[in-house]
Amino acid sequence: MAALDRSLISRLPLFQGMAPEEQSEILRSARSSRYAKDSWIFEQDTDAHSFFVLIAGHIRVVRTTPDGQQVIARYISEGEIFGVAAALGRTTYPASAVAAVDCVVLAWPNGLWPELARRFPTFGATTYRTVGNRLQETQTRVVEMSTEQVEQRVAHALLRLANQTGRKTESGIEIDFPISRQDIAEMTGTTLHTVSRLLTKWEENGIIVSGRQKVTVKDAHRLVVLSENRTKG
Amino acid sequence: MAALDRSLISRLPLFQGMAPEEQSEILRSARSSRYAKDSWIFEQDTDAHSFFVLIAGHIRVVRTTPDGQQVIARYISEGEIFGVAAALGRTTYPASAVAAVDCVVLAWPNGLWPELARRFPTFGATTYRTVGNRLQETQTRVVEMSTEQVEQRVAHALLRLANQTGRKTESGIEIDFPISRQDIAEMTGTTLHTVSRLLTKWEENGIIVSGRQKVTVKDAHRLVVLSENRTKG
DNA sequence: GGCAGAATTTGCGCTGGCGCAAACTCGGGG
DNA sequence: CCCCGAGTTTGCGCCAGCGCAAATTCTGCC
Repeated sequence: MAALDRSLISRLPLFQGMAPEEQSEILRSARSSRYAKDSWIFEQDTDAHSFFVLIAGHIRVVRTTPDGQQVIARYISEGEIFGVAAALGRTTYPASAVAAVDCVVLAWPNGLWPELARRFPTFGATTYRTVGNRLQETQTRVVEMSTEQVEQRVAHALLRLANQTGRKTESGIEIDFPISRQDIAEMTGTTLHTVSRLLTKWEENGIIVSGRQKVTVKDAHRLVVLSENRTKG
Repeated sequence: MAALDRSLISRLPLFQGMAPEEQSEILRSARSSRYAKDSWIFEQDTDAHSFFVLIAGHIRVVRTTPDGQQVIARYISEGEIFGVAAALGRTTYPASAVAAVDCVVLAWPNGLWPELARRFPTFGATTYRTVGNRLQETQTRVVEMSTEQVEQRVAHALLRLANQTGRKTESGIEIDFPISRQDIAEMTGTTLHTVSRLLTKWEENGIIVSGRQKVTVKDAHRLVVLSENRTKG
C-alpha cells in the first residue's frame, strides 16, 4: 500500500498544532479503508481493535437493545475521531458504527493509543475535549427526553443536524446525507409516524422542505421557537 | 491547615498503583473541605476551578434547564472522582453538584491536572476510564428513555442505585442516602406522582419497602423481571 | 421502461401517564 | 409534647402520541 499523504489530515482540527513531519509520522501507522454505504465499521460489544478518523462521508453510531430496537447515538462528520474505546480504557465498542454514505476512514490499532497520546499531547487533549463534548451532548439529550414534548425534541434534533452537518443551499440548510423518518424517530425516541406528521405540518408552514430521505431547513428561526415552546410550565 | 493523611486515599481504587510517597505527594496539593447536606460543591455553568474526589458522603449531580426544571444526572459515591472538567478541556461545569448528605471532599486546582496526569499515569488512565463508563451509562439512559415504559425505567433506576450505593441490611438492600419520590422522578423522566404509585404497588407486592426518603429493595430479582418486562414487541 | 421493495403519508381508536387538587402523614424544631 | 411544613398518597379527567392498518409514492435495479 502506498504511503498516505499528509494532505489527508493537515486541514483537520484534530491534527493542528503538529509539525508537518509529525503529521506524516502519525500517518505511517494508520491504515486507510473505504466503506460502502450501509456497511459496518465496527459492531457493538465486539472487541475494540482500532480507533478511527473519518476522512470523507458520514457515519451513524447506533445502540441496539437486547430485543432488537435501535437508537441512534449520534452522527459523525468529516474530520471527527470515533471509536475511541482505547482512550477510555474500554475493551469493546459500546455501540455500532454504520456508514450513512460511502466513507473513507483512517484506522489506528488500539495498542498505539498510549504512545500517540504521549508523543502528541495536543492530539490527546483534543480527543478528550471531543469526548467531553459528547458526554455533555448526551446528557443534554437525557434532559431533553425528560422534560420536552416530542415536537420540541424533533425540532432540536433537526437543528442539531443542520448545525453539525448542514450544507447551505440557496433554498436553506440541507442535511448532508440521506436520513429517513425512521432515523429521526430513533434519534428522538418517537415513532416514524409521529415524525412524518410533524414534518408534513412544518412543510405546510414553510419551515422546512423534505423529500424521501432528505430534509432542508428553510426557517431555522421558527424551528428554534418551536424547540423552546413549552406547553406546560 | 495540617497535612492530610495518606490513609484518606490509600484504600481508593483511583490511587491504587501509586507508591505511598506518591500518594502523600498528591495529597500535598489537595485541600479538604466539608459540605453540609444540601449545600453546593459547584454550580452549573460557573467557572471550573477544581476537580474533586469524594471521601465521605453522597453527591447528587444535577442539570437545570433554562426554565428551571431539574434532572438528576447521577449520584457520586465515596471514592469517586467528579467535576473533571479540566480533564476534558472544559472551562465551566456542565452540571451542579449538591451534597445529598454531609460530605467530605478533596479538591485540586484545575491547573494541576496536566502535571498530575503526566506524573501519575494510572491516575489519569483511571479517571478517563471513569469518564468512559459515565458516557456509556448516560447513553444507556438515553436508550432506556427512548425504548422503555416508565415502570421499567424506575425499576432500572432503583436497581442501579441499589448496586452502586446499596447497603445490605437484614431486610434487603437499602439505598444509603435520603432519596425522595421527586428525586427518583428526576432520574427517570417522570413525575413524583407516578413514582409514588409504582412504589406503593411494589410495596404491596413485597418487592420493596419504602418510607419517607428511604427505599429498601427486598426482592431484586423480581425488580429485574419488571425492568425487562416489555409490554410491546 | 417497468416492477418490486422501500419510504412515506394518513386515518382511527385507545391508553399510559400527566396535570391538577386535596388529603394525609411523619419527623424534627421549638 | 405539639405543631408546622415537607414529603407522600390518592382520586379523577384528559390528551399527546402510540399501535395498527392501509393506501400511496418514490426509486433503484433489472
